Amino acid sequence: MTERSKMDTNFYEQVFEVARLVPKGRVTSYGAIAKALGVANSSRMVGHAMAYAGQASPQVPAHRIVNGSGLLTGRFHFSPPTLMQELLEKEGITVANDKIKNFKQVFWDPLQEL
DNA sequence: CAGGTGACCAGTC
DNA sequence: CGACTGGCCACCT
Repeated sequence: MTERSKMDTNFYEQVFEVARLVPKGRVTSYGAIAKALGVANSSRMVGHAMAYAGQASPQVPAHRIVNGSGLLTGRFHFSPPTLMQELLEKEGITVANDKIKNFKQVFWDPLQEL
């Protein structure tokens, strides 16, 4: 036994954990998280994991996760789809045209912290 | 079991 | 800068 149950959701948990580590007023990208987990070439899996963030517990600040260009690609997965931008602006992040302003300034790299 | 899809990324034209 | 291609791998039908 032992190493039988140690995958699947575990990967998502890892993503959620990193996402929760993102400080307020900061954002990170899927690729950065993927790279931090050692799966830089599987950035898509991070995105899928974020889709599950809504059912995760504690809740994951998925609004702090954007694509590598600072674009709010996953805004339509929120309710309402404008919630993502609202939350970001509420944390002090400026968003314009579904894109984060000063992205490099608010960008938080997990590799830098971990 | 196979095919299509996708909250992505990087490279090329 | 916009559009297209290839790669990556889990989830859904």
